[in-house]
Amino acid sequence: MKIASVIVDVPAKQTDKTFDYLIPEQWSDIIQPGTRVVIPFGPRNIQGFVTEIKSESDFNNLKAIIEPMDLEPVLNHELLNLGDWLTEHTLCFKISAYQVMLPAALKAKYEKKIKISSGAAVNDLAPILHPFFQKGRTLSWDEALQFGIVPALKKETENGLLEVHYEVKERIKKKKLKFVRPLLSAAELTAEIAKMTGRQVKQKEVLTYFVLYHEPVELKKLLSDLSISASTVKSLVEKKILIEEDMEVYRDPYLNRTFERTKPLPLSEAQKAAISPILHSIEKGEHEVFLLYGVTGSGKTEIYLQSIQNVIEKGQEAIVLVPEISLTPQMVNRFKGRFGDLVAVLHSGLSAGEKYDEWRKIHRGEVKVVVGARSAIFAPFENLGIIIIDEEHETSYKQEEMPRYHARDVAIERARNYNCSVVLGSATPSLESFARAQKKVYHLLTLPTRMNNQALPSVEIIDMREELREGNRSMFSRKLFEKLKERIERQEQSVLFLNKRGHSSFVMCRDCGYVMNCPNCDISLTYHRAGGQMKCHYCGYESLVPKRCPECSSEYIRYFGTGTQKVEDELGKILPEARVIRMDVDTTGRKGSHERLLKEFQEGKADILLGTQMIAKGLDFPNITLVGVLSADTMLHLPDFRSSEKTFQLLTQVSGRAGRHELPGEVIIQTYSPEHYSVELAGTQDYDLFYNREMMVRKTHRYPPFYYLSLITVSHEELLKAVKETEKIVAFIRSQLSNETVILGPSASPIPRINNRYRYQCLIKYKREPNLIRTLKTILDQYQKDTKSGLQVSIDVNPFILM
DNA sequence: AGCACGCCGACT
DNA sequence: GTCGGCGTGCTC
Repeated sequence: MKIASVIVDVPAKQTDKTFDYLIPEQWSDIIQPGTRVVIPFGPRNIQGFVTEIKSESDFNNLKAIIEPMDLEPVLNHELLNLGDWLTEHTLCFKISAYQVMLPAALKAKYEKKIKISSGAAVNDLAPILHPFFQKGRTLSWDEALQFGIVPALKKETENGLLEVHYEVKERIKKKKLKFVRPLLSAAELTAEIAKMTGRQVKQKEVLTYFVLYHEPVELKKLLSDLSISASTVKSLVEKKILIEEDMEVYRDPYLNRTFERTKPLPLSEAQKAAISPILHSIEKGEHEVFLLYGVTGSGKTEIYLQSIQNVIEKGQEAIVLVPEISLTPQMVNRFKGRFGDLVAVLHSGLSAGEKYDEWRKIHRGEVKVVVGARSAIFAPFENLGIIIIDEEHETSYKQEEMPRYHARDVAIERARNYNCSVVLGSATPSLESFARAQKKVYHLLTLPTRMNNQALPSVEIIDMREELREGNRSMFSRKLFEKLKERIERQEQSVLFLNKRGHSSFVMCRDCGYVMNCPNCDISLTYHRAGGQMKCHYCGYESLVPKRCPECSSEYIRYFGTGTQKVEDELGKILPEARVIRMDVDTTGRKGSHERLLKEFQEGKADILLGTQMIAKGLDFPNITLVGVLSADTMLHLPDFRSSEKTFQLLTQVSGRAGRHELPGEVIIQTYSPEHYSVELAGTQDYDLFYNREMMVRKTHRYPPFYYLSLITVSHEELLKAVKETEKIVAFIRSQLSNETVILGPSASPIPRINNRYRYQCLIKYKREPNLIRTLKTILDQYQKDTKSGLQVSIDVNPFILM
């Protein structure tokens, strides 16, 4: 009998290896590497992934696989190997690596149930258990706990009257619809019609229908189209003329939408020059990484589309990654418009079932292109021809939970496996990518000008300290106010952008400035409008907003939204005639409201669009001629070495929203630190200069791209333990790594306490450290093995945020 | 992660 | 003497 190596669904150090199982003869054709299986593991049944089929095992008494969960493997050979790569590079468990590659719907659900043994009767049981097992009922373990009857159950289990069953269930069912199709040929149907009596009018009608359309039809549709009842169909089914069948259908989120088909647009000279090396590498089937550096509005998307066109014509597939927030209908339209049904879309707005169905389209090879957010990088294609990452610099490509992967790294790894190219596109490339392009590791392609040579908007930086000195205490500079007024008179549109740290709101006392903090974590609570509650994002603590400030008893305690509410109020005072649409977490909470608000703005139902980060992306409306950034520097002073880079990218991004069409655009940036180079250079839209300046800073402070980083976070309930243990780790790492490597710590984490656990960290900066992964693994092994110390150690290789 | 096995304190 | 606390170690 064949043997399968299985990775079991238990994310723990001790089980992070394969377990061997016998493959029952009846499943031997189906069970292959990549198939999910149900296996007995200890006393229970759980899910596992087959990684290998072999004929021998080092173990003697192998158990057998209970059953496969798939008819086709869900992971192909390449993805199984990619799992190994992920495990190695992010130091995660194998099972976590496989799970992250699949839609959540494929994660198993476990149920523990108590059933009466065959041959035993309800009356044999202890009397208190009688009500729970009447009429063959089963009892779930949760219910057993609730009713406090576990000891009684245990006793009867030992007596052999009850049995414990461990069930592994699918999370989502495939959606099925009833279809009807003819069993006979058209000619035979005609003969049947002739045989029928005059009374069988409806049946004749149905058969006539099938003579004309000899195809399966959804039962519901047939009934309503011919306005007949189910009994008519039923009698034809009984006569074996028709047959009813269940057919799998997809939950298609874009089902009732039509996409205007587009044709490839003629390319500008610059675009031609940029696309030609990409097409060349597609043709040759070479692995290369391109950095497509093109200012906003320079036509990057058309380059993506035409590259993909070539890939499809070659019979290959394409993955396009887009940041979640810019995965707007506008973006989807462009791809669906060009490639129609060959496109699958994966983003967080879809339900688990919809995501699963989109995934299945890819898995079955029914689509050739997937457009999606970060996790779409794992799309189960078998013949990838290109991977495109738009807005390559976006931080959302880094996953902040285990496995902490960066989609860019995964993309390059997958592309290497398929010998295909990666295109990284950005108007403000990450320093890492641009540095690699400079070093010729990546192939740099530039689109220096906007389409049709549209001028970049003129940007003016306003020093808000100056405004204050001259007596203007409002949040609008006089200049911005003037310009806004002007736009309203000219019936043009403006976008106001509030650059707030974080996307959330907090609760603050307006008298003493006291901010409501989580009692368990050193972080402010987030205000949720629903129920007027404050919640902690890290530990889940909840409480109502107090009526009075706990510090000074003032009643002026109120929530500070993203600040947009306040801006809207003030706008109402100074420009009462302006129609404003506000977009923030509060107004876009519900599904689809994001889209709706943008549509209203596009239709000219408002003069001003006011919002946070989320409006910085993808907005491309012809009538926007003014962009105002209310506070450019709120992000600048965060304790993060990337804060300058982020500020520059964001300001440049927002500025690009203005004047993308015929009307020229203007940008006003208000700031308290106009002399800071990231603000100043965003003003002149000078990426190259910014790059040089920032590279010098990174070099002196030994940050990426000059050094790689790894971050170890240690947490414990006692502050002292956390510090001490971090100290130990620091010492150990020092002893293992080279002298050129910088090891910082122990230092308190930027969030020093989460869920009553103190957090200390150690930051490693290194250039070349072949021993690093091994050293980090040793540390993890140590702490994952012993769970009693109460210490938790987590490691982020190449962290994005140092938290 | 679960779960069983096992070795010590407070109860019928 | 037994029930049950959770410490320890295993799951092919």
